[in-house]
Order: sequence, then structure tokens, then C-alpha cells
Amino acid sequence: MSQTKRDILSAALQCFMSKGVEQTTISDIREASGISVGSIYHHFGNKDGIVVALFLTGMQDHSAQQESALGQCDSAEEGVKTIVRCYIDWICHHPDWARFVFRYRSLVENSALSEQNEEHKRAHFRRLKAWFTPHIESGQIQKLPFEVYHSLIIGPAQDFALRWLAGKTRGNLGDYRELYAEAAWQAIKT
Amino acid sequence: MSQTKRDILSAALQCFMSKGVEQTTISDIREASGISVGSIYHHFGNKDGIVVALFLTGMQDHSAQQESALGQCDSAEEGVKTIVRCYIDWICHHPDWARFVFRYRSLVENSALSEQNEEHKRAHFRRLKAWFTPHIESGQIQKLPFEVYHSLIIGPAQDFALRWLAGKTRGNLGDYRELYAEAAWQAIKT
DNA sequence: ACAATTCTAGAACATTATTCTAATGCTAAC
DNA sequence: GTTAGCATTAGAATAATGTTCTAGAATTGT
Repeated sequence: MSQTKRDILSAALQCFMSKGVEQTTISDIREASGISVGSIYHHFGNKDGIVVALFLTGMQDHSAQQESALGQCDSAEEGVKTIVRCYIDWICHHPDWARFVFRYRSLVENSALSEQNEEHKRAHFRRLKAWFTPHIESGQIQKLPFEVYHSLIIGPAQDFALRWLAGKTRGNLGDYRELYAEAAWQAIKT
Repeated sequence: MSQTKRDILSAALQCFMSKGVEQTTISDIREASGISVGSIYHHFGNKDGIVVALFLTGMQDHSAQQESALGQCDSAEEGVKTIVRCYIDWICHHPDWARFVFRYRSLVENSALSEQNEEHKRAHFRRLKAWFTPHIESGQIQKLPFEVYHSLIIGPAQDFALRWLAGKTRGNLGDYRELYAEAAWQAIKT
């Protein structure tokens, strides 16, 4: 990725964080980055293209970390708890990114430009499934429709994270790291 | 609320559902409702005003149903399960509304016009807290920081609902009604 | 060195949210 | 019944802003 593209993305992220996507104009990004309107459109096609590019960066960073951590887990329990801890840690370390990802997820998913995102998600899903299947077969994890595991494991932490990111909670997300890791394991162990 | 306002809201909802908020113009709403631009602005101030008004209607409908159902529950277990079932039922019966609410929640929360929403949420929260407290004191529900109950009870169903509404799941949300009700109870019972 | 391609610039364009002005209906006091 | 005041409506005018266009500069490959 060229320096120009990086400059545009970095300026755009700052603008998006501080004013929201709807409220930042292409002019804002041009001023913040020093790159011309034509150049911005050359690289990203349109405004949504910038949003999608930023979104993908965040998602890929998170899923890479998650898979790397999961690779070092042997037991089902450690694996499940690791997923939750990883998720919480990532949000705590990148709260701005997380806010951005949560807020504009649907914008990206309904965008015509999100094929790369879909492909990436499918691949990530396949690798998670491959990791989990043996532990389900061996009876350590309840046999449930596969599509509900995600919600049981991540759902609670995600709901709290959303409110934490909005500044609507007393405690910190990090304080409940073990609580949510434990809850996830309790929810799906046999 | 005047018939004009209702007409505007109803036309706006249809437009928002079919094209998304960003993609519907005030002109679209004018054509669909037959109400003039000036009149629309007179009643709602700006486009966000319409979104916020629609959002509030959906939220208030849901929390009214939830509180009504909760009022008929005696045991902690029934209460917790009722909350989850109510949540799932509401989404199944109003999928368009639910999509709208999930998607534009952050838009409403960051809007200057959302004071009414905040007040409504606080009142709802107080009533839930009043219902729960005795069951926590009596030891039927684990004693946890109050702010995590919501995530443990609703988090999993919410995560699945989001994917179901986006058409990304095999099974129906309704099929997992009891699974999520049971999971919520298991997560917080002593 | 030259052609081809990619990149950059900023002006022009088109769309669309919002404001403005004037006209119309409505309500209540006299 | 009339009138003054206020709420409502209409649609044209305005302004903001996403997108396209054209021309030129930089870069790359041969």
C-alpha cells in the first residue's frame, strides 16, 4: 500500500472518529491529509471505499491475533476462554477502532465493496470450525447447531463491550475479562 | 400525534426499510407521503429527527411488552427466561423494525435529539432493576455487578438475532428461543 | 529516450439536505 | 362574526457535498 493511501486512511480515521462518518466530508479528508480530491477518488472509488478499507484493516488485525492465540491452545476450555480474552483485549487496546468497527459494520456489509470482507470472514470461520470440531466430537463441548456457538461465546462480552465503548458503564471491560471467559466456557461445556 | 406526522413516519419507514436511511432522500419521503418538504421539516427539524422518532416508537413498543410480560412472572427463572423469549418474539414479529433499530442505534445515540430516548431507557432500566433485586438478595441469582446481567441474559440471543436479520443463518431465530432462554438462566443462576 | 500507465490536481457538475418567504388554515378572544 | 395570533403547508431558492471530468505530472517498463 502506497504512502498516499496510508495518509488518506490515517486522516480519514481521525476524521471519522471525531465527527462520525456521515459528518466528515471529502473536503475534510483532503484538508487533513493534504491529498487532492481526485487522488482520493482514484484510490478508493468513493467515500464508502474508504470506510470499507479501514474496516477491513481492523477486522484482519483482530482475527489474525485471535487465530494466533488459538493456535497455542490445546484444551477446549483454554481455546474458548482464549477467544473471549483475545476479543476483550483487542477492544481494550484499540477502543477507537472497535467503536468504528461496531458502528459501521452494517454500512460495510451492505456495501457493494465488501466482497473482500466476506471472503476474509468465511476463511476465518473455516479455521475456527476446524479448531473446534475435534473438541465437539470428543464430547468436551456440547453438541449444538454450529451457528449458535459464536453467540454463546462472544455474545455477552460483545454486549458489554458496546456499552463500555459508549461510556455507559461503571466498570472497565478489562475488569470483566475473566468473568466473560468463564461464562463462555460454562455456556458451552458439556 | 397528528395524522400528518403519522403519514410522514409511515412513508419514511417504508423508504428507510427498502433503501436504507442514507439512500432515501427527503424527496423520496415527500413523494411517498404526499407531504411537502416544508411540512416535513416543520414537524421533524431534519432527517435525523425522523429517524429518532421512528426509533423511539420501536423501542417503546418493545420495552412495554417486556415489562408487561415480566409483571406476570414470579420466579427468577421464569423472569429471566421471559425476558429472552420476549426479546426473541419481538424480533421475530417485527424483523423490519428490529433491523432498523439495530442498524441505526448509534445514529440515534449520537444524535442531539435523543434525550427522550435516554430518559425512556433509564426508566426502563430502573423498573428492571426493581424486579431483579429481590431475586438476587434471596440468592436465586448470582451476585454480580449489576451492569453485567444484561449482557449475560441478552448477549447471546442478540448476537444471533443480528446475523439472522442479515439472512446469514441457516436456522430461524425462533427455533432457538428455548435454547437461548435456557442459556440465559444457566449463566446467572447460582 | 520514449511510450504507456498510473497518479495528482482542482474545477465543474449533480444531487440533496436545509432554509426562506409567502400563503393558508385554525383557534380563541372580543 | 371578525380579527389577531399562531401553527401549518407549500414549493422555490440556497448551500453543502459527493462524484465526475479533463488535463497535466510523475513513474515505469522497454
